[in-house]
Amino acid sequence: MCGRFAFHSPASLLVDRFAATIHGDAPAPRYNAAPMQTLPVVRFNPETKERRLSPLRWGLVPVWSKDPSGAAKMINARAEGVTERPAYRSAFKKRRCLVPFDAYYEWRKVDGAKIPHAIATDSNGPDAFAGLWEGWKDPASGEWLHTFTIITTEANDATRAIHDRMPVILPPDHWSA
DNA sequence: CCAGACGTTGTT
DNA sequence: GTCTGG
DNA sequence: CCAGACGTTGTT
DNA sequence: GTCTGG
Repeated sequence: MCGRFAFHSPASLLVDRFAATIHGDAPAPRYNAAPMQTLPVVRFNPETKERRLSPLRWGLVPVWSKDPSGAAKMINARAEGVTERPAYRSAFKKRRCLVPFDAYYEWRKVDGAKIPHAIATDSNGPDAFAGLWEGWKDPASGEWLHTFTIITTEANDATRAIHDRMPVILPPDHWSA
């Protein structure tokens, strides 16, 4: 799965590598990004053809939700069901995003103890998780809440020894899709 | 028809 | 909004 | 994912 | 032990 991660590359490197403009303040480095925190993601706006790095809250709230209380359960979306699940399928069609990271954490069980491991990118700079995003309008305030989730899949060779699930990592040639 | 869910992981 | 379970 | 709570009544 | 909040 993916419940914690880090990103600490300088903002200038994010801008170059993702060809994105920064919306709002430059993101601060994070070594322990956690669910329900507001974290930088890259989105493509088909109207303006612009790619932007914007702060969204981790934990997806579908637009039809009565309230945002289910967000913490929606931090990951299984790749196997992302086209079918009511909570994710419309975002999968129209609202994909990139979640920049430098490392992610998985916990390994050893005799009942949980040992955290960091799986880091190689030295080319930040990579990207495959994400989905949504907007939810608070009926009380009229404010829009923007949220995202990280897609997960079966672990690859680098991760399998630690854990059986991991975030989907998109290679750079998929960042424009 | 209406009411209620809509999610993932890990552990037994 | 849309599907599932009753 | 981890950390921390795990409760009710009445009043603003 | 299990749920909630971050």
